[in-house]
Amino acid sequence: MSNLSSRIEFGENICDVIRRELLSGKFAFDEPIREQKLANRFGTSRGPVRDALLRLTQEGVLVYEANKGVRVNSPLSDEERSVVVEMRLHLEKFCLEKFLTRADASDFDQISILLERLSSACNRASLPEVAECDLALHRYWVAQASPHLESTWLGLSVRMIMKYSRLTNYDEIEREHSNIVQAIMERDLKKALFFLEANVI
Amino acid sequence: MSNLSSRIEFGENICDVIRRELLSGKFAFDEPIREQKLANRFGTSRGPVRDALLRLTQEGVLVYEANKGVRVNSPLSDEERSVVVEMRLHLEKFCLEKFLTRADASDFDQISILLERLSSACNRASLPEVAECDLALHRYWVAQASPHLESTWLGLSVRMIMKYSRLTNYDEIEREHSNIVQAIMERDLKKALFFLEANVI
DNA sequence: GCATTCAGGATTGTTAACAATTTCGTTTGA
DNA sequence: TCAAACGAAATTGTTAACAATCCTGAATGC
Repeated sequence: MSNLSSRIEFGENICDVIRRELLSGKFAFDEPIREQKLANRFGTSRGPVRDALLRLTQEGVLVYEANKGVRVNSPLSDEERSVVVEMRLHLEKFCLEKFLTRADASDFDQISILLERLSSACNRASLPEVAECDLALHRYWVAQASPHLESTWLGLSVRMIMKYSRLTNYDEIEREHSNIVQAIMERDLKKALFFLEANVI
Repeated sequence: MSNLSSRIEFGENICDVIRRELLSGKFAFDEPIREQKLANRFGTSRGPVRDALLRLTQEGVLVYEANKGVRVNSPLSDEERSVVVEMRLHLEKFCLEKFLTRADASDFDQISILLERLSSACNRASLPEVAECDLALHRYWVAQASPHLESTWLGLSVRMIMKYSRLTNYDEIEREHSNIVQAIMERDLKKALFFLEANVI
């Protein structure tokens, strides 16, 4: 129970890089995103870039308009965001419960590594890295528990973070995740769900 | 408040055709899907077909493996499906409420047309058409209430239907949707949500 | 007989060129 | 002065060719 595909899938690495930059607020809302520019930057042709942009469009980060390309999507309304938060929580609680019953030693190792990476990013106070490590940690138990629902979860989470990133108090983020991971290690479901609920807001 | 983009977006029409066939069970689980074959069929090159396949991969209908292309995804487990159902319900109830307060006469016209189309498909007892019209009707109020969340909703709904389509008792389907639409026309939120909940299972 | 190796054909991945469309500044006309 | 028409530049959409990878089945060695 442990695989982290490092393969390139339909331009996924390009996709991850762009997503990270979007989450860290590198592009303004409504700012158009040019295929050729990105292709030059990544040293590829426009094909793989288009794949990545299409992925992000499906995730809801970008929005597409025929013959005009993609631009950064407008943020969710408060109402929409709260719906998304509840959906994500429902899904992630299911995954966390499943994960807790199945996780083995190597999973604990992986989680420890991911938590360590998050702490490190918090210490460096680097917003884009914190956002990425935060997602990567949660993503681990989701992917392990239900690969089927991983992309659904990712879409919800990314859209959630985009609205307004609560990612400013780095100490708090570090503590929250430390609590979740500790509860997982103790296989204490109730505690884990409690801390998860406190974190996913 | 009424727009139905008929534009081709990243090969969306190809995408819709393939999705319909997948939902109607034309392809077996795990069956590989060949780009060139589809390109020949649609009279295009492989580019637009790849776009469509990537979309469906993001939706969760297809699953992708590097250098091997896509194949029909395996069905959700019962547990996963019930999580998806609850997420979809949560989202769609939010949209239905919003739609009910904002819908105008032209929206009612559109809904009537879509309901009529569904009834017609039920009478012809054509499974692929029933599935498509069913989705199209629900999709209308979701898209009107929250364009942001339309693709999220679509992914959940498609994945839900794939598991096992309850779409066998055509009379019941027709009645259920007639009830929902009637409640909408009367702007009776409680009744509309009640019938929706009975339908989305 | 059985596993291994090695073509070749089939399929996906990438690229560059071309077609279609949009964008934007300039000209034109009233 | 302003708005419409025009055209060049920029951008997206599509295509066919090529590269890289995977699959299949026959040949090979044990």
